[in-house]
Amino acid sequence: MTVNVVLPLPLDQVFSYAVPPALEADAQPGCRVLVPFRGRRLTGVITGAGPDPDDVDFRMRPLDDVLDEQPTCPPELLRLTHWIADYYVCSWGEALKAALPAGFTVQTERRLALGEAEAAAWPDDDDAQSVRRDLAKHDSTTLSAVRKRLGMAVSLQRIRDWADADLVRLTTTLSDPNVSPKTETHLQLAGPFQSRSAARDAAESLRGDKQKAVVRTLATAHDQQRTPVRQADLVDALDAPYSTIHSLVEKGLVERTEERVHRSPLSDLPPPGDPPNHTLHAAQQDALDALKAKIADASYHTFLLHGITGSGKTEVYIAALKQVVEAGRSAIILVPEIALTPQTVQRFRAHVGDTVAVLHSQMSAGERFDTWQALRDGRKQIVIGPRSAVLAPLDNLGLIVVDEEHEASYKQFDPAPRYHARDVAVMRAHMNDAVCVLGSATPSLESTMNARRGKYTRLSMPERVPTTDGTVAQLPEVEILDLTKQRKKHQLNGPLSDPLLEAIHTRIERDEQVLLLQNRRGYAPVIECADCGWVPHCTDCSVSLTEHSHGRQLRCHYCGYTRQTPSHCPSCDSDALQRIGTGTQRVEEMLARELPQATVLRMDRDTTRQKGAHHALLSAFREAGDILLGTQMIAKGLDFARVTLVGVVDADVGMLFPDFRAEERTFQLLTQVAGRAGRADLAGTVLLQTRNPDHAALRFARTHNYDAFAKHALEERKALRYPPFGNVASVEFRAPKQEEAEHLATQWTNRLQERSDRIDILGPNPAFIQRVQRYFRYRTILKTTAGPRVLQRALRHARAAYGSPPSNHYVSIDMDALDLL
DNA sequence: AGCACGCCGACT
DNA sequence: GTCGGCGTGCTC
Repeated sequence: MTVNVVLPLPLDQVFSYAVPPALEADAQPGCRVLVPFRGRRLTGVITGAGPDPDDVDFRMRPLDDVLDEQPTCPPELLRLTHWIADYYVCSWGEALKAALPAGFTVQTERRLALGEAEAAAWPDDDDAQSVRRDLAKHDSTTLSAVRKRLGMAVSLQRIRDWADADLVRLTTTLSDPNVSPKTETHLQLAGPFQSRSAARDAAESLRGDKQKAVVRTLATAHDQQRTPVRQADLVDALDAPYSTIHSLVEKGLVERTEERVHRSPLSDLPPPGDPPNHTLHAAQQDALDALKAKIADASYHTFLLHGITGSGKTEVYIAALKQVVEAGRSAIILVPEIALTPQTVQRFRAHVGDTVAVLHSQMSAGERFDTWQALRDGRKQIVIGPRSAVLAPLDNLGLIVVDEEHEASYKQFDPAPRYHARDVAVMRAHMNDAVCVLGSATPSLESTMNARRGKYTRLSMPERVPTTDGTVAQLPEVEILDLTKQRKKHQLNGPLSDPLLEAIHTRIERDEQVLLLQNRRGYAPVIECADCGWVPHCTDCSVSLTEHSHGRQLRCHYCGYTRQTPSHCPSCDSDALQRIGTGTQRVEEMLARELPQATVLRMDRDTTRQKGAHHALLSAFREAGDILLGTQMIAKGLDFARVTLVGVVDADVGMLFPDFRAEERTFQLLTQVAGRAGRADLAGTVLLQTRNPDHAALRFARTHNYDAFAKHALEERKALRYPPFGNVASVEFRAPKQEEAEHLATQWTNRLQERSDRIDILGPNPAFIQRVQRYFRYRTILKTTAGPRVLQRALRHARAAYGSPPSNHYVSIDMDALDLL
């Protein structure tokens, strides 16, 4: 018997191994196996039966071990990841790695320690001496750790020689997975002592007070809950030393058991309250009926739920979810990373209870491991999470919801697979005869087009949910403030014009709240010497530095490099360093100056870095804030009844980016942020400051007219044959030297040309930002109207024909790239 | 990816 | 001459 095995390598193939007879019963598809692979051992996953050893022209080796009794990876995930590998042009191993939680791999690890020989026996070159000193400091370390600490490439060959001479000890071990099931010790009275009288007698017979107390506590617990008690809790409560418990166990009075605990971020949350009982309005009910019909059929269908901001899309998801759960099927709810708050989770839990699990990157490895297993074993049937949750191991899938489907965060960048979770969701629903719901107030042009072509069914909710007095909340008025005119009228002394300041002031006086969007963090994006034009640049990236903390710190937004803001120009010694442009901090400063009585909360990546900070800021705003100022993270999903004014400090940020999606993104951002105003009884207003009042994104956002915007934007896309009227892929080349990067890009692109039938190949060109973290970047763009297959074929050919690039040189393929910069 | 094998410069 | 650097190519 032989099996095919997929390995966690960037290789387009599976490897075949012979199964020793003793392991044949265990070697099922989906099981992890330990296999020999070119001098090391790797963990792979069995994908199926392998070829007859007589039919192949290589020597098949036997696998070492089967690591699971039950298959770790459900067969469905094998199929799904295979599709991902195929579509996004990555290896199956890479796709599978994205689907399995960390900690499922065992790998060989070389450990180094000083050998028996004396220090004097070492060669006296610098490298050898550095290694000797390092090993003296770190007993038993790994080769890669040594290399990292010393910042040099000690060759394995040299190490082997030293090992032969007893200078070092070199051992090869299997590294444990860094995550494993967690257990807790529980205590209960041993069987004969469980009756009340036996327990009392036992307690009397003991001499130690602590021992008596332990027995009494366990007896009470047994009487009341019939459950064991956590040892840690007991020790804590009675302040008893472990030795007390130990001696009771020795005497046979108390039994210890190890209980598996399932780590979950939800265990910190209070139990969800009762579900709010809302009746759906007509459009919601219509949408729900359409979903329910397909859910009842158990057949594949994708819906595009186009509901304006505040139209109550979440209630529709929840009602559909309930039906799926009642039918005994499972579901995935995808939300953009930023929207995954405890409130979101609680809202779902209130309706469907403890069947909900959460899976996201901020969870500890242990929590992810346990949650993953709970889902795979069917102990939870619903998962809420960002992008990666689309790969959750759920069986019998009935529904996948992709909320805010237009969000760019659904596309993974690094590392491979560079998949789009929305598109994977549609494919996965298809594979499972499930229903997929894509929801948004501003659908991506791709989804709108798919709806027009009949691939998806569009459901529309064009009105907001009724307010408390039963009237329908209106979308806010949007007013455009032309900054070029404001300047002429001398109404502009900083980032906020007089009319905007005044509007903010009025709202605060009425005890209403204000949202201010400035989609740029820091103080000023650029500083420049007024006398000689000097601009500070990052040492490792080809970008100018952004000033954070006015007068103190300059920071690179690409690599994190920081330095002090100089007080004088280092080039001409002038002290006239001027700040160009505006970040959130600068707006904050102006608000403090102009409206000192207002409580301003700033929310951007800098103030939300810490775990929980996001939530804390929003609570503070809800309780006692006047103004919430922030980057795009304040534009989405927030629902504050008292927000009656939304101000956009600079609507032009990002609008003029040389990218074909810039206009769509700007429209979406403006429409979304506008949707935060006037969501309840109080009417809302939006003020947009701009220097380009005629820009299409603004014109259509002003009237909340998605359909008109889509019509306009689709015409442009069609003319240029951009998605959704064609497919694009981008290939990025990176190398430490400019010439190397250019050479790599040229050679690789040449291979691409060999299969360029019906493909426009643009480039290679230097990337928009030519250097990032010391690497030079080049880029080639592929464009076609002949479908994705054509691009994939060309890319796969080029990769195979070029082979693996030299070390330190990288090629990354991005199928359906969102931006082509 | 990561490791082996194989081909060229600087030291005995 | 050899040691050890690094550049191709293969891994069931």
